[in-house]
Amino acid sequence: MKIYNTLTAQKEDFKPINEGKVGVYVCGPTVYNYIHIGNARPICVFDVFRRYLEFKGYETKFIQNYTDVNDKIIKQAEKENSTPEEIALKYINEYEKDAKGLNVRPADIQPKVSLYMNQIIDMIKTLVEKGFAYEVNGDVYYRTRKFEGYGKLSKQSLDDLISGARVEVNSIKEDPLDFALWKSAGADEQHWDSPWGKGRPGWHIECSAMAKDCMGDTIDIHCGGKDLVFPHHENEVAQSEASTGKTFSNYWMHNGHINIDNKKMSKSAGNFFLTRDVAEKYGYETIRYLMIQAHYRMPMNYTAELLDSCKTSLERLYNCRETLDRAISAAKNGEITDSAKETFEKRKSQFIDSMDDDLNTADGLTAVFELARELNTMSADSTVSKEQLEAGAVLFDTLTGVLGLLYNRTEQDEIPAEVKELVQKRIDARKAKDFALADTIRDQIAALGYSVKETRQGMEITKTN
RNA sequence: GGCGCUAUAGCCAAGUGGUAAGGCGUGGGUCUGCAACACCCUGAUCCCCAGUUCAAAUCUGGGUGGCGCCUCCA
Repeated sequence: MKIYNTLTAQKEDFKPINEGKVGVYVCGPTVYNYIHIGNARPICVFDVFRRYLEFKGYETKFIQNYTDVNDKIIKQAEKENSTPEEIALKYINEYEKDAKGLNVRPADIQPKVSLYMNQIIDMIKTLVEKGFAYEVNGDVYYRTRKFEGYGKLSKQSLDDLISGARVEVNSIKEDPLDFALWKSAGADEQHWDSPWGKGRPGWHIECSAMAKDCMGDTIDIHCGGKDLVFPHHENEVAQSEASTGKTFSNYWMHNGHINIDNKKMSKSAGNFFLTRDVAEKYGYETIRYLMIQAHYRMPMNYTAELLDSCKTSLERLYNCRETLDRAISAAKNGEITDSAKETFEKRKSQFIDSMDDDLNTADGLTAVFELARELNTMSADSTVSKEQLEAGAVLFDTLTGVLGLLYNRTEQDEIPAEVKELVQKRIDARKAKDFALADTIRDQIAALGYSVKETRQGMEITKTN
């Protein structure tokens, strides 16, 4: 599999540290608010990545942290008249609801900054001892000039960074580019004890400390949004590599942004849509589909029209799968034709080729849609055997499963008895050619939140969102 | 100013030098009591200009437009 590595700025063959195993660290949310759909992108995309790695036979270890100690959380606590701890808990909880709605599997380990203070402090101590950090008035700063590779991830030299930097006000730092590892805090604020007095960890050290604790000195792949490349990930590299003397992460994957009116969506800019609000209108799965229909590194402009088309596309896949189920129950036993075997094999390898190419989900979907068309044709052909349809269904489920789609199929036993009765009445009415009554019943069913379609194999009932 | 990304049909979006996948939408048809689903047909001189090549959406150079990072941010 090829992965575009931000560090080398090219696609590279992926080689894990340990044969057959992959460790991935994804920067998780700072929990001070509900997530917006820009936040949802990496969550969905890297979940697909995880599923695909497992499909390829890798044993995966996924780490996604919660940043539950942060100035924004403290601010939000004031706003909600609460405590930072309660705010963090609340939004972790809300995050998990959204993630579940998006069919994102929880990471294997979800470390919280608040529980990693010892490791954070230890790493800062190491950096101070090695001369990569210094203390000033209870703050500790990282000495960027001391770390030779500084800028290697974001491809910027220190001097370039300085020329673009904003003017520093009352700097107590040795260099404008030095960044905080520890910041002193008053006794009345949220704080932890440290060798440098009461305070809180800086913005970047937490990920270095948690990644090391969960994964060891070197991790296979580190993921996150493009905007984290600088300074967050650059600083993580500096901290981790200076303290351990080893490569921090072999591969770096960064997803592109979601724009509104071609401008980056962000909480601070205020031009964002909350995931749950979009989900209420289009369904969570449509959001997941949205993330998959483009390559993860490309920027994406969010529009209502786009969401509409995603929802319709997704329905096409659902229709295919449901038609297939009915065809299977109506089909006779028999052989799988050679041409069908070939078709399935072709679509499978087409899918794999796409996904192997830096997780090209947009191209991977092509294989799924072409398979869908072929399966639709098979479903409509009464000479096609049950075995063949079942083989097609297995493949279809495998591919859509890797993408994490079609997780909301209507189970027949979920359908209320009331609806089932109405459906039977409609069937009777149609038999009696009482179409006016049949249509009335269809409206009644719709009012209950279900839709019925006549098909070759019988009546199909689905839940409307 | 520095670093980087990007430009493909009405919209979304792949594309590894050999004359443009897929989805949505549009229009037409088949099926159907109607509708829906499905199936078939329907659409692109690939931002511009040069160059390399037998051959360029794809490589090179130069433009133009859009975006991001350089400050917390997925």
